[in-house]
Amino acid sequence: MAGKKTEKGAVGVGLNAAIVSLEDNQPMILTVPVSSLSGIQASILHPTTEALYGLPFGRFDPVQHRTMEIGVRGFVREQTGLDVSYVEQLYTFGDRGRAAAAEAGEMHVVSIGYLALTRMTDQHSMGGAWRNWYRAFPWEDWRHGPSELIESVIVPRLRRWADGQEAGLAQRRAYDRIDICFGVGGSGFDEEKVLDRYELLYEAGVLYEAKRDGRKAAFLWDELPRLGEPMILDHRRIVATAMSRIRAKIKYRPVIFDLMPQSFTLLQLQQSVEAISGSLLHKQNFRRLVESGGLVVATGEMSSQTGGRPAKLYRFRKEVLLERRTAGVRVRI
Amino acid sequence: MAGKKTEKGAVGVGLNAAIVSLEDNQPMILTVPVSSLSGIQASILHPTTEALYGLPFGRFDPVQHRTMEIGVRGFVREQTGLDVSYVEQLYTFGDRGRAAAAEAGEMHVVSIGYLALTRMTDQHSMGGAWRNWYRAFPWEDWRHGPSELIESVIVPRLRRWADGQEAGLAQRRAYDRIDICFGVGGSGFDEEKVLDRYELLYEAGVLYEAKRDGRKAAFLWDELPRLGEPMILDHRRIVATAMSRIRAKIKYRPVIFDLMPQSFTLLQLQQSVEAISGSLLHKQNFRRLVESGGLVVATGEMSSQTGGRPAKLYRFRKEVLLERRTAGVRVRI
DNA sequence: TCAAAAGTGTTATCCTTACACCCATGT
DNA sequence: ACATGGGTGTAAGGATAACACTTTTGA
Repeated sequence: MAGKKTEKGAVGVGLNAAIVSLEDNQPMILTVPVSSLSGIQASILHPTTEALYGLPFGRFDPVQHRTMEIGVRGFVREQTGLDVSYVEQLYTFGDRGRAAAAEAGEMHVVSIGYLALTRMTDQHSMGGAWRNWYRAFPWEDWRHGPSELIESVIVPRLRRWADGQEAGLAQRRAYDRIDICFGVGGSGFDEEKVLDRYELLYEAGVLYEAKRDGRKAAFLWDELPRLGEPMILDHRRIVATAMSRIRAKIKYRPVIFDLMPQSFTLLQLQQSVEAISGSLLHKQNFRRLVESGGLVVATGEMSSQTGGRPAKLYRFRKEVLLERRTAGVRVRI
Repeated sequence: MAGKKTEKGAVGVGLNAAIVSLEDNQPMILTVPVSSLSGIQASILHPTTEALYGLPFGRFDPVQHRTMEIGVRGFVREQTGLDVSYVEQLYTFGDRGRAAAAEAGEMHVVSIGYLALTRMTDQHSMGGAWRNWYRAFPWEDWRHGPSELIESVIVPRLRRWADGQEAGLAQRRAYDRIDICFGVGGSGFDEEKVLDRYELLYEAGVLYEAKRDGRKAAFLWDELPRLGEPMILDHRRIVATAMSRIRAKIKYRPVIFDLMPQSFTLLQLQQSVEAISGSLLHKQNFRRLVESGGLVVATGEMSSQTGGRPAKLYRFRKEVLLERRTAGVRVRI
């Protein structure tokens, strides 16, 4: 294949992985500093004074890897030394900015985003740094009550953007969209809408990425503090997609156990779910549903490292996968 | 970009669309006969005496189309003359057979699958033919009771395959998988598992595509009738993905209305949902849920073409999109 | 003794499901 | 009259959410 002429309209394919883990009840994402990214990815960046981060990136080489999933596991291992226990395709991103990269002389245009899960053990992530995903998405953490940031900064800015829309239907729709995305008017905050919120913020021009991509803003940029830490290219969008997917999936598939140690207490399990979903759960009902749902079994051992009464240790009951149509942590918030 | 050297490991990107519509309460998919597919797609086919069909295919050209979705709408219009009302990315397929195509001298390796919905109006689909999707997936139609085919043909063949697995855990797992996928042991048939069923059938080597790809079968191929009409490459897998997605989505997003005419009776709406989901719904509860859910409003007109008492005509109430977190036809089977 | 976390029991409420039944039209 | 589909009422059962309370440890 090498050395052949590229056909007109041909594009290249890259792989990006959002690798998620848990550490001290915080959801972590593996990032690589920009300097370690080669070619295209760095060249697109606008000059900036602070460090920017991106997701691990690899090429899909169909000769070397039989499937794309194997390709993902391969480049993740090569670049970070990590063995991920769960891999799932998220979405293929081909818009905005990427075509510009192609014109700049690089062929890589579409990027297939993957979600990967791994346990935080002693395996070192050489060539990468774990970062709390709420640093990029501070408005997604509702574990300490309704987000202050949404009320005091985000909604006012978005309303300003909505006011700038054409009066009438467009404006009404913009207002409704703000309400639905951020649960303003009694509709309640839906923790799964991470991507919708990101896209609204981007379209409204209130994110760094929007400025970088040359979008018009509803206000003077330098007046205002940043909303969350930005990432290169559309990587923050990929992380938003990963968050939406895992927050939804946790409810009907037992993916949370790919982030847990072999044995754990029910509180640890609850806090892990809370870290991912960004909201607090009702303790008693959580325990009841998890136990009665047959998701876990007691190992017979106890943990006395709890700070209170010793807790029973549990492990995941793999058999549920064979028994139930849906098996997840089906707990409302 | 044209004329540049291809880098080592570079791959090409194609777009495939599963275009869905409804005609006489049958779910239809737009197919193109193999002869109208150029180059690679036809070259992979093994010789066969009967006609094979594929999905419409296009290249993604980032210079011409700002986003991939626009690219999909564009090539669908060019090739078929259809304007689709809804487009959604399904999955990016990069495995099995596609790498072989690359070695055969063609660059196209990954294919981004899209689901598109359109109303069946008088717009002609030049260069394509509508085919009932149950011709490719006869076991997915449960509208006339539990599928005969599953009981009499599929499960026995799959059991034969399972018997050929290594005795012990692998065999037990194979049996469990058959039960879950096809709802054998009391677990009930889950109409959303279209893709799981397809993949099980493929892995077990009982589909034409498996034979074509050179997989070992659990029996002599030519003894047995085919299971559904095959398609080229992995297009039947793409259709399975589309069916899974739309069957799931219909329950929490009002996508069914992209397949309905402007106004319709509640029975027409119910029959449309039944066509997609492949199963019958409870009439009274369907009506109640749809009406009380605010999904539709009466237009004030009546239809007397019903064969019985004239029915009220309804239309979709677009405002639900702004009001509710989930708005779909949430009806159990 | 108190703080912290582990556990158990109970009740009100809503949603789903199922069944029973009446209404209006064409043939 | 009756077949066909339209349309309404209601009750049983299960899942969910909320509250109150007891138990066991370490400091």
